[in-house]
Amino acid sequence: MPRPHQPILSRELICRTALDLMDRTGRFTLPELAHRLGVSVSSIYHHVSGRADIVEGVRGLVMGPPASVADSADWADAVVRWARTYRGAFAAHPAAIPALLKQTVSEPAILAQYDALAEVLEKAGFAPDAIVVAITMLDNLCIGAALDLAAPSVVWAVDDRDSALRRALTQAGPKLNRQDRAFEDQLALIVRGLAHQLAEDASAGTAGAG
Amino acid sequence: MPRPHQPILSRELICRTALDLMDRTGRFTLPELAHRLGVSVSSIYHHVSGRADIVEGVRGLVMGPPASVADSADWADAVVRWARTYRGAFAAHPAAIPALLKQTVSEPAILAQYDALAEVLEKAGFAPDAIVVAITMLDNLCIGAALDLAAPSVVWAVDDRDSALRRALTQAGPKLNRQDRAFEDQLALIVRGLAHQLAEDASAGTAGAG
DNA sequence: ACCTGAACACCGTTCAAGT
DNA sequence: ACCTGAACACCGTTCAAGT
Repeated sequence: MPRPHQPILSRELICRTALDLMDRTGRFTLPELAHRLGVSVSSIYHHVSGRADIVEGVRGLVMGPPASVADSADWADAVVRWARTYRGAFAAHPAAIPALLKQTVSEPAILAQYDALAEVLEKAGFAPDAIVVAITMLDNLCIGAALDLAAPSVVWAVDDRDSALRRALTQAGPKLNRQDRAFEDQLALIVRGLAHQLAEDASAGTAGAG
Repeated sequence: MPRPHQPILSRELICRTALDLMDRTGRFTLPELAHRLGVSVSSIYHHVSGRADIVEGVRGLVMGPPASVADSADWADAVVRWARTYRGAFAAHPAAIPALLKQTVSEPAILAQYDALAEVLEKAGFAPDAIVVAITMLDNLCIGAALDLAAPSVVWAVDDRDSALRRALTQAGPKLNRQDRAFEDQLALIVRGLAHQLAEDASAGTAGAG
């Protein structure tokens, strides 16, 4: 049995393996992780402060490099790109979503993404209230859509009883991608609503100032 | 030590106590639950098939009596009431949300609520595709908003670094209820979008038929 | 029928011991 | 510095035993 002078483990390797495990099996435990790494469970604790720390590392891998939202042509484009990137990151690893959602974010890179979006909206002329509400809406949208990808509501599992929902499902176009369409439609509605509000605020601001 | 001939436990009592435990402490384990009921852990298994079954019972308590959506004046009213009821049920027990979300729904009463909504939309003249997408959007909205209530994104915890997000938060009106506003605004956008689509489908249908 | 204690197979974390 | 085995305090579930 070789005793390497080079360390076998690293935070990077541990988190990558954990993500891989979740992608394959939908879950991960430290014993499984250790087994997969060919190492004892306690070894892991030399590179990582515990399970929560691994999940945080996985979040960094999943959310990946920040969306470059600042260089968008206009704010609407930035909003759409931000939301698609956010949801797309989750969509690539649906099995990891539950673990990520039940734990508080501490990744600075991700907070920075929210900041970048806020900055775009600020520059576009949105009022502070509108910015806060808009980002909440977009956040909710992406998380709701991500959860739908992770574990679609049973409602969508067609069963045998007759019902309006079943009728709608069976009669829906065969090419309807329910999850993508709901996400894109809702995103479009939000953008339209924001544009409307911006125009309204601008005219109200002009009226108040003039 | 009295040995009652009347059973001490019941599924009802177990689930109620579990919900109460979650409301107070944010979690529940079988040992805690047994302790709170003044009973041994194994006793619980005489009334309930396991932990998942308890969570399902809690879901029934949280979602409570179905929203009477069928007797609404119009479809828009029904949609708004459905969504508010759904989110309101979660909002009353935010600590229970994580447990409910990570487990598949098997409560027939809740599936019936989705059905009722589908029926309202069907009668209003929405196409099957539109119904499926609309219910997905509303489901995502309520779950996203519920998660926001359960564990607001850290983004909203104002920290000390300067950022556009922090500026928006500190400059936002003091009476802004971020979570309620985002939910209501988004709901209004969805209803408006649906109304728009209904009008569009109707005119297209007329044109095609005539 | 209902409650119990003991046992089982897990889990995350710690820590003294090895090299 | 890094890896290990053993121990700890938990968890959900089962089951033979009591009344």
